[in-house]
Amino acid sequence: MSLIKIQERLKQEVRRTALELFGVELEQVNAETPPRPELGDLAFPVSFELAKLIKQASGVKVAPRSIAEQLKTKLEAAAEVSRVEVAGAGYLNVFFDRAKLLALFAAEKPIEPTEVSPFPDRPKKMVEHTSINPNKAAHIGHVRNAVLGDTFVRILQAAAERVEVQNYIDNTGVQVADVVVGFMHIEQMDLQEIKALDSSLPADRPFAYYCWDLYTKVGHFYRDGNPSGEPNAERLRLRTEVLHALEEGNNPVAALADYVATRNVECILDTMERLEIRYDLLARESDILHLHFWDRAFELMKQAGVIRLENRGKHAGCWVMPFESHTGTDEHESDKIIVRSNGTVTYTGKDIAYQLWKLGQLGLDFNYKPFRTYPDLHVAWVTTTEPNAEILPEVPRPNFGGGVKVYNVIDSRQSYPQEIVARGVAAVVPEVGADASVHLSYEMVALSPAACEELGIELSEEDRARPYIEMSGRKGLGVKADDLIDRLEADALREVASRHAELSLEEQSATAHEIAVGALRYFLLKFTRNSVIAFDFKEALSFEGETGPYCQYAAVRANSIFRKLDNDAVRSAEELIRENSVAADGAKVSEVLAGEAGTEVWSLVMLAERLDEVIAQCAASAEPANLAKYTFTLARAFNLFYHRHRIIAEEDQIRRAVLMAVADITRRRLTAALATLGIAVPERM
RNA sequence: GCACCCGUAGCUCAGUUGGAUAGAGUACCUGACUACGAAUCAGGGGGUCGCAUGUUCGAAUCAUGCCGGGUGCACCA
Repeated sequence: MSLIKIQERLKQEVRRTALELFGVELEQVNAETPPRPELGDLAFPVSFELAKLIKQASGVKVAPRSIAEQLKTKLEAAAEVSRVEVAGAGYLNVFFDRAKLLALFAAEKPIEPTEVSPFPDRPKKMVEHTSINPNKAAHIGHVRNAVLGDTFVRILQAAAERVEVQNYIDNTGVQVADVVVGFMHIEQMDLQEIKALDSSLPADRPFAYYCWDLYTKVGHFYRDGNPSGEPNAERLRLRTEVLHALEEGNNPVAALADYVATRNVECILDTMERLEIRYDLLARESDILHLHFWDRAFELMKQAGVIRLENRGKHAGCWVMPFESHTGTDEHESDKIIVRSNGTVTYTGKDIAYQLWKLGQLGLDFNYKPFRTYPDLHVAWVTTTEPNAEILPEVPRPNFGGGVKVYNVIDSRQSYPQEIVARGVAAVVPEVGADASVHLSYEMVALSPAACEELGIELSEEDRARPYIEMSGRKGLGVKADDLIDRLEADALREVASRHAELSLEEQSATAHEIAVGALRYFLLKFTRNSVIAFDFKEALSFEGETGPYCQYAAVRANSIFRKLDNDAVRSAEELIRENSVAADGAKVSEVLAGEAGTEVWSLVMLAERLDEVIAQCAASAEPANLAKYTFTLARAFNLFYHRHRIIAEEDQIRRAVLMAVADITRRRLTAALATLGIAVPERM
């Protein structure tokens, strides 16, 4: 029996009683945690609402307090409740039977996560994240996207949902084309030479780093070396030529681009693997193109009357999607162009086709082949045009696509095109609707002026006065993910080495890695999605205060208590708690948990047991920051508990057993919360 | 011009969807290690929740209007 179930039962009891005593049907009953633990374990502010509803129904004015008094006796009858108090203007404060619940919670063992499709019968939710243009290394802004997406996936899984993780690979777009222009026309390299260069690069300066620098050179190349100058039309035409070659496929330029894009994808996946971020499917834009997904979507949209061909005005010859809610002005049209007058499709059009496929509404499918096998044998697949590719490997292939709900992790600047995609899909298949497409939007990661200075970037007077400076892949302005992880690992290693000289370098490095991941993931998750992160090295590299390592440290401390206790002591303490909950002398446990000191201990149990509720809320609101904040609060509460109570040295057997049960419940919940954030608990730190 | 987001302690941010005395981290000051590991803990100062009006038992939270900042509104992706 979990806390969430007990709450649910009490809510039902309140509803039933309200109907029985006052003839009022409550739609939902809110339960909240009282501001201070002395006020109880659970509070219902329901009497205020009832007073209002009774007055509306019968015209009779009833004081909230008297309503609360009547509900009180009913709630007190519940087995888990020891007493109920009416407080303030009419709050119902519930106090649980602590000894009974402690035994209940202590007996709950964590569910082992299963690797293969944990919930095969559930409708599938799709999460697309990362989706970095495969023309350069990942920077910290890309990592925010990936960490948010990955953590949301973990939250859905923790909430017993079935999830498919996709990473969209835009291998035929402008950004890839630009790097191809760089290789062909600046470096004057052919495919063989690029391959030779690639294999000659050192591990700490991989191919994606080379492309990062080359990409910025291309920007200068287009403007003849003058960043503020006019673009050179002739050189821009090189980009257009490459783009056309990519769209057609089956030519040397496309082969070169495919190599460049694929190698960048590999580098990006290597980076993400460092942060425990993995994928089920890499969906490539070239395959959407060559398997004619768009042609089918175009037909569907025409049939549904979603788009129309303009024959006059400045959009003559274009297929557009009307957008009534936006009124047009001279500069800004109200209609969104889906097919250009030259017959090519815009990004939004392609995205609608892809979205329809994700929801199983396109009637076409990709072909697939394995791309990468992770150490745990999980396989990331990639789409392909080759029809027989999927029968080649012996690995059983999952069925991709066909989700009931699609979450797209994309930054907030794209909320307008995302809205169009959702509406387009809803117009083609009204029974699916716009609610099936969720734009999981988040604000960008920018650089603090101090961070720019540290990177050696010159700032204008104007920029220096701004709170933050936007990163730009085009200008090469940003913090590369691998560089930051390297620094975090180096810092952590120094600390670990000074604390645990007895460990081998291998063990020290492994621990430092887990700490680095904890620091970075927590740093990116502690901000809510719609808050801009002004990246600051000092903050990001900190291991103290509200950080991942702080949370990890609390769990490590908890584990170290149990490492020092022998198994028999643990087992007999568990026995003691269990027996006390049923035997008449359960009073002893209650005694330990009573009074001011007992309430302080008990409040930690209540906080730990709220994890399920927090996970459910995060899944519903798609806001991982809530879980991060909760995890920190739990770690902080445990550190306080740890400081105040000496468990091993405790001489009173009952008291010791209670403290052990509380510590055990907390460490299990804390470990589970951290795992859901993608943060491991090191052996020592 | 239109749409969306933001404004809370010196700084960086939370605030359980309208609930009880608005909270953390950081910075600053002071104290606690012969240790279940101090990457920790305790105490202190620090607030007109941008401004105004309204809605009601009750507003940082909802509505309207201002002020200030950001983003988007391409035959780019």
